Amino acid sequence: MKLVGTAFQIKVWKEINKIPKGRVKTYKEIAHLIGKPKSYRAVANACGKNPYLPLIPCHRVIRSDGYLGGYSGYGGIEEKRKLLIDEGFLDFKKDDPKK
DNA sequence: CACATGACCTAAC
DNA sequence: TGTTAGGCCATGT
Repeated sequence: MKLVGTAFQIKVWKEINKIPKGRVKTYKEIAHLIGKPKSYRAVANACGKNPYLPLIPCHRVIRSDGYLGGYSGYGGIEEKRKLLIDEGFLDFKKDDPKK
């Protein structure tokens, strides 16, 4: 496959693509993996600008607080939540990490 | 080139 | 414990 975009986005998307099923990673973790721990903001941006939505599991990327954050897909954040639940990561239908 | 935006994070209040 | 304010980075206009 051929990813088209900035070098930064390519790194981010590749890292996200490495995330196994049933596992999630935080934006900060991704930023740290690409060597720019301070670029978590840009990482989230790259995910939002990600044109390979069905190709890259960007729905497996959540916030460090435990909240899902958001989703640029069709169903929006709800679809993301649904996907995570389907993968067995979330057992509850709310975005409450304490629960 | 300067300003504005966003699926964020941390520290304070 | 919940909310607010400031900071940080890559992109787009």
